[in-house]
Amino acid sequence: MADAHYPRYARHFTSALQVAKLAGVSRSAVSRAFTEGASIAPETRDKVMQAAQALGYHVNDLARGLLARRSRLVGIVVTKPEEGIRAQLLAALTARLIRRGNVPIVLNTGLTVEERASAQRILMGHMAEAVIVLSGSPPSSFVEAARRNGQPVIVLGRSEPETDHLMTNNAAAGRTAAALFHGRGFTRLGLVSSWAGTLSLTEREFAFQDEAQRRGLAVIVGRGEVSDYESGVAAAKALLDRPSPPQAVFCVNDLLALGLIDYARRERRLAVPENLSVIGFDDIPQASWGAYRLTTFRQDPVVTADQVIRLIEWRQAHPGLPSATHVVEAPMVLRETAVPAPGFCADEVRSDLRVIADD
Amino acid sequence: MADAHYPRYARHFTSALQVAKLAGVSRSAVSRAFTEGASIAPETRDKVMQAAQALGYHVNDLARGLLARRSRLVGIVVTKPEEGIRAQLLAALTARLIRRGNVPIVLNTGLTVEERASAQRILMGHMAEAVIVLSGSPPSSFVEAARRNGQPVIVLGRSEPETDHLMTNNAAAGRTAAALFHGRGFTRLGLVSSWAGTLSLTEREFAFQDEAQRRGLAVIVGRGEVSDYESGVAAAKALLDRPSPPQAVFCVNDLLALGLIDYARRERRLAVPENLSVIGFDDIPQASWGAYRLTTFRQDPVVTADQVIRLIEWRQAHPGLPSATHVVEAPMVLRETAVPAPGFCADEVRSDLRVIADD
DNA sequence: AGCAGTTTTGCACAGCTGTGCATGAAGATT
DNA sequence: AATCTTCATGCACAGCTGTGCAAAACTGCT
Repeated sequence: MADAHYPRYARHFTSALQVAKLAGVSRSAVSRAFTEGASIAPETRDKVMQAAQALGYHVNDLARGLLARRSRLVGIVVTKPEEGIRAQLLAALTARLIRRGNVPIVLNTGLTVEERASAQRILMGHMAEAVIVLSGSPPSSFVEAARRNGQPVIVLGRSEPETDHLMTNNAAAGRTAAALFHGRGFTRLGLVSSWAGTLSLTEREFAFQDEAQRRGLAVIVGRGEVSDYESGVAAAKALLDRPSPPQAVFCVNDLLALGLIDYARRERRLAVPENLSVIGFDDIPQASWGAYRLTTFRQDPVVTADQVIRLIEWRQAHPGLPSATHVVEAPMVLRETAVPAPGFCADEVRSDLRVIADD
Repeated sequence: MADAHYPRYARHFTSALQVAKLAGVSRSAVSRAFTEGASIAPETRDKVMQAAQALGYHVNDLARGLLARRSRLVGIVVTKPEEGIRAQLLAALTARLIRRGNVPIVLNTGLTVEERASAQRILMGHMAEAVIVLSGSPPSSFVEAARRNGQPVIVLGRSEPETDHLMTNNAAAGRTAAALFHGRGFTRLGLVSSWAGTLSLTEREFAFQDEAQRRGLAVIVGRGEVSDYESGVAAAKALLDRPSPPQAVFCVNDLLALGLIDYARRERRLAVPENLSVIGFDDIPQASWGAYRLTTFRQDPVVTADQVIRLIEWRQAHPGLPSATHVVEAPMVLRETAVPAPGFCADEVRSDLRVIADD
């Protein structure tokens, strides 16, 4: 060997057979040495462990999973995982899955059918034990195939047929926002949403509009292309550059709200909340930053992740039952961009809505 | 371990044998039907595909990988993946890996030795083809074991012995920041960093201090516990609540800078940049938001991800070569929180530093 | 029909592990 | 000392795939 100075990268993973040969035992003994509670003499186990240590051996979980029919892999399908609440959700889910002994596969795909289909093939091919869809809709062929192979499919914030869902109580939030504005005496309300009509966003939008109408309030709608910060800026432009702009705006998520606030302050010289009240949704970290102090509704990523795990376990235990929907409450977080009038009581909207005073 | 409580599969994945039986062919024919360019009659392939469709069959990539000794899995070890530039990096890496035909495993671990060791076991056990360490240091045992098994280990922003690194040109950025402040005539500079002395942060810190000293400028240092927004607020408190606060502050990353700005504006009623100039590092999305318009140094996640892939491919092709380091430039992004004096020329600091005028 | 050449197919093995079963050895009991 | 227990060990099989090799089937031609 000429390359004595720098250790070479090996070409193959070391297998149990090599360990067995070095330790002078059978391959079964190696397997048993690495199996909790297997019948093996302590000194044999020591010999095996020593040989394994010397060769850098690790049990091949792929082969183990192949045998046990438990790959321990869990797929997470997500688009733009760096953005807004999805970053929080992804972090919470991966942390939770690892603690549970699972191995999270993150499939960062676009929204096209081809990319979705490709994600499907990967998850099927790797025998993923469950699939969590954070954004976008899984193709129906995917759902069908997953069901046939016993893979639970958990969809967040959507309502696909034949899958288990996790939804947030969007309607309660939308109604509470409208009620808060009404209690303040605002008559010209604004609503910022996106053209991409995700169910979650639509629910918030619809509930807000409905409650406003019920209370006899006008609502002006501004839409961004998607639901990120730049869309918030664009929607703000459409909303605030008109003759009689709204006094208070509900944005269907925080990123839109932050874009709106920045446009209002920077381009329109509007003070928030003195000249414009704003409410968002999600409670992403930036919402609590000093520049914003945004009143919003908290979607707790840890709670959501826990619920997802519960849904997966429930589905694995009961493969035959019809699809279920869990609903997570989103309590209001009161900060400075919108403060209720003294007499405001959230109970008039929905009794179980908690209100959190931040800080 | 906790394996005992883990629910088992309710159903079996359909295997090639079942498809073969239904199609009335041998199992090999099924395998060939799914292998590009294999010798099989078109009508046989059709029969197989039809049966596969009917049963919802997908090739088991675990078994395939076991045979080919190529799992296609790539591990990404990261702490707090939802925060700052890491969210961007993670998104870029997963997208890039998937496009390349790899399957990214995201190991969201804490920084304790046990969690790191657990991540190591998972990646070893799943025969990951490469390991990308985004944050924290891999235990040396991990690096050694990975090499022995032929897994390239790519570390970002650290310098671990015997591993391949990807570094940003931190020194150039630190020096440019000091030069920009000097050109403005500031004499009392500030530096915000964290107690956790990551190499990247330390390099920026050291270069800034060094260049400031070379130019005869005083530097006051404020530190947060870690390097997030709250730490920026805490460091700002320590820095600005003193008798003669600094006129211009370089923060070793954007989150710290944004925390500092919000504290300065909100608690100290300081205008930025009129009363306080600020420069950050990373160019996270929030840095360009209207509330901040932060001057910073761009760490392009896509470029970084591409370089990581190149390093992996290079290492796989040349297992014997000594460890390598790639350096990515971080061009300055000029926004409003710090603008250079008219005569300022970045070339005096480092010739290849590009300056980007944002918007 | 008979033969050569080509294509297709099935067998068997490799890749790596966990585990039931039978065997052998060691220890315990009478 | 002989028998019974207990325990550790190795064999062989299962789990699912890709592929070399030889046999079979098919095509074309005389």
